[in-house]
Amino acid sequence: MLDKTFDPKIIEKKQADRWQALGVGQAKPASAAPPYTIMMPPPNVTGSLHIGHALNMTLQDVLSRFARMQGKDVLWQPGTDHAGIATQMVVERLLDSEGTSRHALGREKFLERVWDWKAQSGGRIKEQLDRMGMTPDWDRERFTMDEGLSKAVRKVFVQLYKEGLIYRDKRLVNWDPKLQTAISDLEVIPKEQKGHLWHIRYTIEGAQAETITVATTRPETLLGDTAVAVHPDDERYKHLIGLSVNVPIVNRLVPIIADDYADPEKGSGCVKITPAHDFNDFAVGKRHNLMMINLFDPQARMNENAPDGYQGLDRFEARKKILAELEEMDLIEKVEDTTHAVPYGDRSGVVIEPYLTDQWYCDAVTLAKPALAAVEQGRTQFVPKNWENTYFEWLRNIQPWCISRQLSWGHQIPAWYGPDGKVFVAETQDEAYKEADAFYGESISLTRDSDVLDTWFSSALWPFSTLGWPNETPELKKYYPGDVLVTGFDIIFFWVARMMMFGLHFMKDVPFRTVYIHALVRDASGQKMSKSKGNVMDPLTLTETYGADALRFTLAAMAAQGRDIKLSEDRIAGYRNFATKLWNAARYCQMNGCVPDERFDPASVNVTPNRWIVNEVYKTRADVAAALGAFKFNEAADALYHFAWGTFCDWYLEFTKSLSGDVETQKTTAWVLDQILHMLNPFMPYITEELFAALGQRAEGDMLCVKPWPTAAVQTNDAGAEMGWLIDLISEIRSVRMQMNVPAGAKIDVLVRGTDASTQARLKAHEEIILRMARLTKIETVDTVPQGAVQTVVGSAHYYLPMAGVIDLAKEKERLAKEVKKLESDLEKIERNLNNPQFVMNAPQDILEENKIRRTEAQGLVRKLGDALKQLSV
RNA sequence: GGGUGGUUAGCUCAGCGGUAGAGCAUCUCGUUUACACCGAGAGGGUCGGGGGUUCGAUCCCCUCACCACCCA
Repeated sequence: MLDKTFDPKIIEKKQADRWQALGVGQAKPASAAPPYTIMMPPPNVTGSLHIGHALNMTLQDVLSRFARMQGKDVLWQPGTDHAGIATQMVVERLLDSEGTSRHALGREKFLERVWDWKAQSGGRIKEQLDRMGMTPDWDRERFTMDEGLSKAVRKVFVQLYKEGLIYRDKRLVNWDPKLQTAISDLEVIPKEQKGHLWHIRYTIEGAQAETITVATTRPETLLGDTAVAVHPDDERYKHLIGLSVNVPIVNRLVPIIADDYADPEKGSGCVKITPAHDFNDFAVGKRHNLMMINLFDPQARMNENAPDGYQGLDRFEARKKILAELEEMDLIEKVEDTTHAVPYGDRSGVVIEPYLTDQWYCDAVTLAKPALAAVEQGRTQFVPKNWENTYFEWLRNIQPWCISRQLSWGHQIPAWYGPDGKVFVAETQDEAYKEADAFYGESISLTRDSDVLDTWFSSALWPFSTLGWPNETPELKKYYPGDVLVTGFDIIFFWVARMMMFGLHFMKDVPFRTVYIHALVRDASGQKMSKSKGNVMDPLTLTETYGADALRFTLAAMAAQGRDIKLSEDRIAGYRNFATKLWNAARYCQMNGCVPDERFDPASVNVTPNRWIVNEVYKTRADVAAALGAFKFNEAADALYHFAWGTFCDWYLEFTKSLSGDVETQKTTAWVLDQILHMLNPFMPYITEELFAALGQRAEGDMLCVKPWPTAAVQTNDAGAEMGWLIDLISEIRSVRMQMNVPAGAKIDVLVRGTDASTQARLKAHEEIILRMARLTKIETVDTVPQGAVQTVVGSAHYYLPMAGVIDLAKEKERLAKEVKKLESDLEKIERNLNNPQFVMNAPQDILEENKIRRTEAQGLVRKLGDALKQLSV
């Protein structure tokens, strides 16, 4: 017998162990079942999962479990990502607390420490996912720095290099002076902040007393100016083009050039050009062949290119000093307050510098073309579709992708340099040496590039590297391309687009057919969750408090397409209650001998409530399957919630309480509950598995998670109208009783008048149910309108509730008047339509019919209730 | 500056051409033998403003306002 109270903690561990033992998550490459592949977005090894992961994983697990029940061979591929910068930072912080550092340890020792740390941390993620009932194929868990995946990375790098799609170049990069590495422009967070716009006078060479004024927010870069630009059509400055100005402090003569980049509307219309320290200026510099003067060292301190007195100064110190000096020279015309976007490093939090360095680049422009075409042609589809625009927008404006990072942790770039700087790119050191030997004609020593690759480079290979590529494995053959990728919109650029590029290039096919983009989870007030704000919700704590099923169901129910999720604990509590309700319903079924029977045929039932509930099951099943097929998790969850609670518990179980010994009803009840458990299993795996086990005689290994999704042919029967009428009648009597303040405990009589044969039959058939559920002593047919009774109308019949002389006339009149008023207003609208020739001509037939029926019904009701009202007034 | 999404009951959100919905919260009643993490009932909305298309608009189009996010 089931426990009286439902405690998630007790069942979760037990069921998780059973799944584990059964190997429910295991893919079966050798099976004939059609594949269903989901590539799990690998969480960073850096740590614990947040609620966003819980959402992401829940949706994947729902899809996986659903697909399994549908007989698919599911591969849900798990793993973790080495997360270059993030992980390195975590370990460096650890070293710092030990009083040592990455540099002190040296690369080798440092990497050992990172691996140690990874060993501890990686396991935590699996543990957390297990707790939440996730069933990926753990036997196939991969890590982006695995042997196999690393081999794939090297192969990709070498091949792209040979194809000319990877190359070395000197360009401006986003440089993080704290971490001392290049970072992606996607890792740069522009922050609006207050600053100043300094207007600085430069004197024009050879034109005595004439000056030109430039405006800048970064005066310290003035030391690296190599031109001043004006707009070619700007009449104010046309005559100065070709002249030179003197850059103060460094006293360098630089040309005044004409370039569209100068905006006549902005500032003075003249702009100083510092090609080595600004992305726009860099482009101008390229166009005009300007000198590029790099002023900073890797820590953003002034280097040897700055004048004496500046060298070694931090960039912000340098700014102060320059301003002071300009002030002294009286070259500052004015200072304006301004708000401008300052780039910050996502990880380090310091101001990022555009910095001129040698880096490795990937020709994303070329690789983007097939990736664009694939989505344009619908070979991969985004759900919801509008995210395709985001994808297109980025790929159409894509820049060369800087793939090298000056870090220790990551895939070291497979490039070796000869003494003369000649580069040899090869998958192994041996091959590099072989090439070098051939090139130099003698044996020389090579130095390996110390940089590592951008983390996303290896993530981009995830859909095929995890399947064994470059080896031609059975897995690769069966599971590529994947069916669906489930992820957040925030990594469409970082990850989705790059998987598309590499998948198409190396596998000649898209990595997945569908990309389902889910919402971001925010806190109850709509704030993005972050550790610094202290508003994070820990999925494990929530699981602990409400149970994994409740958390999962909440996330699924709130995963409506195209909107963020504002998660509040009330909502989770509500679905915890749902789990409890299900538990209690199951307990009730168990107490009443409702045992599932394999041979039970739902089409064979005769009792009307049974015929009705069978129909409702079919409807719900179709709704749930359709919703899941369209990734409408919230609709699926909603349909289940309402069926289980609203239809099954609130009505069916109540209808059938008087049939507790009836075999057909017992079997039907058991069957319906069993169906609910099946359909709910992908969402609430624990409780459904537990109840499934408790409710029937189960053989070893006979578990719900491997049962087929119910597919019995959909039949329809006519029980719906009759049961609908019954529900209306009971609801109506209950409502009138309540409004008339009839004590809930009191049983009363109901008189009925104006019934036709079919209503008489129904009343007779369901008499027991009506008496019990509406709390009546009897239903008696009468021919005349009784005195002192409250009346209501259901269908064509009048029902009277005698109030034993204590009827509150005023209250009853008020109630009836209100109802009549509402009906009249409805009727008015309906008649307005039906009297409109345009409506009759244009409206579809079914709408027209529906309106006619509604008119007849409303008219009847108005008349009947109006009569009742008149009687009361007599 | 460009783009995307949003504005529906007190709160959180579904719905999206043809009678405005849910959960939570509120109020009333309840010792009906599964369940108070419950049951029954009730109140609560000119669907952001203004135009337009249509027989009919919360839904489609235009416009404005505000909010959020993305990209410059």
